[in-house]
Amino acid sequence: MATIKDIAQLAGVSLATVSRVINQTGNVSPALREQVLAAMETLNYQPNAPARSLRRRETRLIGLLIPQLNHPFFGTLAYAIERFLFAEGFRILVCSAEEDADREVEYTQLLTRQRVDGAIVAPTGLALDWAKYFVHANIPIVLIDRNLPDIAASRVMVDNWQGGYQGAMHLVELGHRRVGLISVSRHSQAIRERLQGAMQALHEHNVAYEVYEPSVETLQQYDLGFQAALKLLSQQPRPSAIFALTDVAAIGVMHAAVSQGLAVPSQLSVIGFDGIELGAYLIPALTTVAQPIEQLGYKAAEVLLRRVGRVQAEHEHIVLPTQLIVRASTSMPLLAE
Amino acid sequence: MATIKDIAQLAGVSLATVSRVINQTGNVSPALREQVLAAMETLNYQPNAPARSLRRRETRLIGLLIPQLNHPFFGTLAYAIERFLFAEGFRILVCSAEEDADREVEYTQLLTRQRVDGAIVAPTGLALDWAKYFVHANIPIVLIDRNLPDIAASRVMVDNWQGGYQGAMHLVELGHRRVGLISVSRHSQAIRERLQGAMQALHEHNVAYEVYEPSVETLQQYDLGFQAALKLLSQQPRPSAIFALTDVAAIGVMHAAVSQGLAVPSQLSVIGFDGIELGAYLIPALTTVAQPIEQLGYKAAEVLLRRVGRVQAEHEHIVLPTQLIVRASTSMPLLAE
DNA sequence: CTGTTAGCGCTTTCAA
DNA sequence: TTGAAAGCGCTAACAG
Repeated sequence: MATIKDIAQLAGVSLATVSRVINQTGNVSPALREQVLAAMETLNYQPNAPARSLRRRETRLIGLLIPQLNHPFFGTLAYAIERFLFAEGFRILVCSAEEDADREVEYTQLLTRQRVDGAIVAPTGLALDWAKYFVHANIPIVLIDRNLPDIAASRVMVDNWQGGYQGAMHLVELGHRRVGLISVSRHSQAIRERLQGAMQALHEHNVAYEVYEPSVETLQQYDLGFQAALKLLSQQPRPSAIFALTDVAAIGVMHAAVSQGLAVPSQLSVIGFDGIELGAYLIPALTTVAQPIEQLGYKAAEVLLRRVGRVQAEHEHIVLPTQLIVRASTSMPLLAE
Repeated sequence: MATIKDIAQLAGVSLATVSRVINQTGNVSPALREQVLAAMETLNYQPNAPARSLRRRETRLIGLLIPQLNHPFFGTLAYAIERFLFAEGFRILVCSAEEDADREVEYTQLLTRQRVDGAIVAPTGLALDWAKYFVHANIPIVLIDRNLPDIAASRVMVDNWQGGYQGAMHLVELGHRRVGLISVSRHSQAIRERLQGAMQALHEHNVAYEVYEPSVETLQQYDLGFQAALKLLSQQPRPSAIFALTDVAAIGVMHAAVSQGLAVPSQLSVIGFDGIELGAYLIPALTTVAQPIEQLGYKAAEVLLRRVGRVQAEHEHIVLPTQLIVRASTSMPLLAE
């Protein structure tokens, strides 16, 4: 591939001049500029990014560390972040850590070696080993969807407690008196807050509830929702509504209901959390407490860029509201007690 | 951040020696090796990837150019590719070109500037402008899910014609005599082949069919499926089954059926194509012609790596079979004609 | 306005 | 087995 040197030779100018026209820095006479541009054209020149990064001490690369690219929530998030950053001239390096602490560390090292200008991270929340690498490399990070108080970083998240409260209140207002709650993780701070909010709402209105919590952590939220629902529905009397703390788990619940011959929503109301696109596609469409996923992504990217290159900007802590989206999977309970 | 020079100083050796222990190349006496390792430890050393790339003329970065990260098919594909390449010591740079030819070109330039060692590309199929950048930069590419005969590259794809045939045969065997076919693109080679295969099967068995093709290209396959189904269902006599050439479009069809008061599958059978995870989550679960998405990803990554670094290896052309997955959305037609 | 030059951090001959 | 030194492609002083 052609280098700046080839261009200089062909255009009959110095390296510096070529560099100036490429970067539009300094003044170059129109005549020389034209020559250089022409040379670049004929040689099909593309600047060498690694060389530039080495010299400028910036890569215009941003790391994105998430559990899985595959997941509807994180996929949408990644897409939003990528679009925003691309427009700003940054590229993203995607890392799916699969909630595995070892992979998190490996990926973090990778990103620091790559000298990314910043990183957006949605970590497991368990081990915090990875964080020190970023700190040591002085790479700014923003945490998304996770609140880890021990880490000095900007944060962008949703008001999970409020969302939990909101979702539960929807069921209360519909008249449900017996509700099942499905947590998907004991470790996730976000999930715990949702659960707290939901329990608070139910408690305030004297609604009976049962909580299902997984004994081991898993990425298989669908299966988890399915199993949890089976368990909750075997109780006597059985709940007339189930609030699953992620949409994917809620979908598992709906299938469990079908497998038990229960119609949704007439015999069992189901509500989820996240607002993934897929929820709207279900039949019946899923009622959910929606996170503004794209906005989370944009905000995170925006907040991060504000810190990139700055010596020591303030950490920002942004909390976005959730929104209750009532669709077809919830209704009044069949029988009033 | 610490550099190799700092390590050398602290360990009291030369730069070359440090480099040798980092890369495990050449022989270093155990004593010195220990000193170096210790120095690296205390300084928290992480090699500078851009510098290394500059020198070695390889980046261990692979570009992935897809329509959208968000889409269930491409998200799963990207995830599979990322996992495979990570294990092989490569990182991926994700680019969602949104089926926009200009963005494809922009992203391609970006990837060549980044000096990626290779790229996996699922292009729109319309404009081929982007390809020349890779060619000129001598960057090996593998085309996934698209067969562009004009481009010299390896290819990994599914037998789309066969898949179309297979899906249509399923409907034929169930006894349907009047079928709607929904294409989602006039330009995509893959979609056209599916359509041909399906038409062939129906033709061979004297089944009447009507084809819906979009007048303009769109990414909104759900909406497209919905509208197309409305159109097809307004015919007299109406089809007893609809074969949508992507799963997302098929989901739109199911919703259209519901909106018309038609039960799936008793009054309308619906079959899709792709085998996205979400199809299994629907109620009723979607019958589909599944692509082995993860395998496509692994194969593509594998084929690409086989070409990375090689001067002029053969282009490979891999075709994987589709698999009919019969679920709940198809059944025999209600009334025999 | 233009050119010369010194590195950025690393790998890799080539000598010792 | 070890070290000195050149150079990957580019940018940014510094001179002129």
